[in-house]
Amino acid sequence: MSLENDPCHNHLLAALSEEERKRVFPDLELIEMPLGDTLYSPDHLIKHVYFPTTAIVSLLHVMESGASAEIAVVGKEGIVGISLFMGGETTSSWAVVQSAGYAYRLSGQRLKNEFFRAETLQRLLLRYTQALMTQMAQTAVCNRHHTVDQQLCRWLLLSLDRLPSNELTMTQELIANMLGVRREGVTEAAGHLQRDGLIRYVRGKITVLDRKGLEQRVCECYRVVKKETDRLMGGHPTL
Amino acid sequence: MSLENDPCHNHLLAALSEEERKRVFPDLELIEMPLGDTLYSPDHLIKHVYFPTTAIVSLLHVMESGASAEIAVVGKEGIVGISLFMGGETTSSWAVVQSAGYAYRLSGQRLKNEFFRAETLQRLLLRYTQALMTQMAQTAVCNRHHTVDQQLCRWLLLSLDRLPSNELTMTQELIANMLGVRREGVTEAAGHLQRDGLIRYVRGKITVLDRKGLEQRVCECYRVVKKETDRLMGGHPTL
DNA sequence: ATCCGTATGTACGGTTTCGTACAAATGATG
DNA sequence: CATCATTTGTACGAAACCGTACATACGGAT
Repeated sequence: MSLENDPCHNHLLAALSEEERKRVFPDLELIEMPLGDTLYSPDHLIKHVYFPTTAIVSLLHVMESGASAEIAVVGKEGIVGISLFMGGETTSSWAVVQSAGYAYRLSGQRLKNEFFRAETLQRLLLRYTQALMTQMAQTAVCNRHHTVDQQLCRWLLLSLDRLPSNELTMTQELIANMLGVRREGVTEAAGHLQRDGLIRYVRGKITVLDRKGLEQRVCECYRVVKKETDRLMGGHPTL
Repeated sequence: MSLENDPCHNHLLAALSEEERKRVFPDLELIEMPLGDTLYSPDHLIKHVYFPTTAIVSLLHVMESGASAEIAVVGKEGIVGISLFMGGETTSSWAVVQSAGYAYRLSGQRLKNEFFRAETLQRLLLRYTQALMTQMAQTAVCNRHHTVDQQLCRWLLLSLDRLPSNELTMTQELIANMLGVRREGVTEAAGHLQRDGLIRYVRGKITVLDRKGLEQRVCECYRVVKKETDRLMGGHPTL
């Protein structure tokens, strides 16, 4: 995976025009992203944006009590650091590497220069931002109305869509932090999925055995986000 | 209120440059917005954007089951229909008038033309969009971690910030739809607030008696959104 | 092979919210 | 004033989730 790295493994970079690639690609830096790395945190000025290829990044909010909740997830279909071109420069959320891997990094200034040329990149980034908003909105709805079992299915599928294999390195404790529930709640939900043969997990490794089964059990939230993302991000399959 | 209407009652319109106003204001239409009016719904092409002055609009998601949840609220500080300039043209949410009033309407094409001139309006709209994302993210977190009591406080304050008076026309049933909880849950929570002298309500009219009291009881979510909105929308107080 | 830190499993009472049912109060209408 | 639809109040068991405590299981290190 790390052997054959190519900016085009990120779907946004892959969709740029020839001229934009000529301008942008030379300035991209390949960055290794270890699990748990913090790309940015509230009130910290963002200096770079990240285009993940194999890594997955969680955007999460942490409350005064220490409780947390994931509000969106970004993988090879997206970009981390949208507040740079949106104009805020910082956000009230954290960006944390949820699954180790690689990303291409670009300086914030370079990105802004490209963005305000108003060519393909701008159109892509704005549409991607709308897709991200759909994900956040659906997360809010899911938090309100669905069970931990359903949310775990959703979370697994969202991760799976951004990974090359059907195996993810993730403890139940970490999943609990993402979903904003107790670790025991995840143990129980995961137990149900394992009992029914949909997944298998051993000490921080989860293997998805029956993706179709997960899709049957997941709440509508997953489908809504996927459908809208596909629509917004155009003909090319985004995930 | 309807006697002295002026586009500048909307904060985004008020913040435009002199030249932009000259171009845009002649094309604004003052629109009366009755309670419950639907401005757009999923998969319906959006033809106009709305700049509320006295009206308040809820962005809400409705699930297959019919259950709903508000994901953000837009008043005189914002604009309804951002998917127009974001590029999606439609959204997966509804925009419903939560509090009757007025808004200025602009054709989608006119807005897009202005947006892509990349002047003040673009900067404003992008930053506003980021503020909206903060609101959505915080709604997700609040749905996960806070009680109905706290969420009702948040909702009341968000509404209050967008209204001219301390009285809102709203049944508990409708609030329940917004918060995505049972009507009885709102009855109970509102009962607590009334018992403690923070509000008074009679059949669809809620009067806020003690705003400070609400602010003391509300969860951090309200403050986070307000602070971030103020930061993003610049020196001028946005609410 | 044993030890030890980490990860997962299980259990129990408490709280919040849900679903449902029905009663009471309000305000508009005739 | 009487009627009626709407809004609000109350009650009760069920379900989901929480907080806590503790047991078990795995896997790397000595």
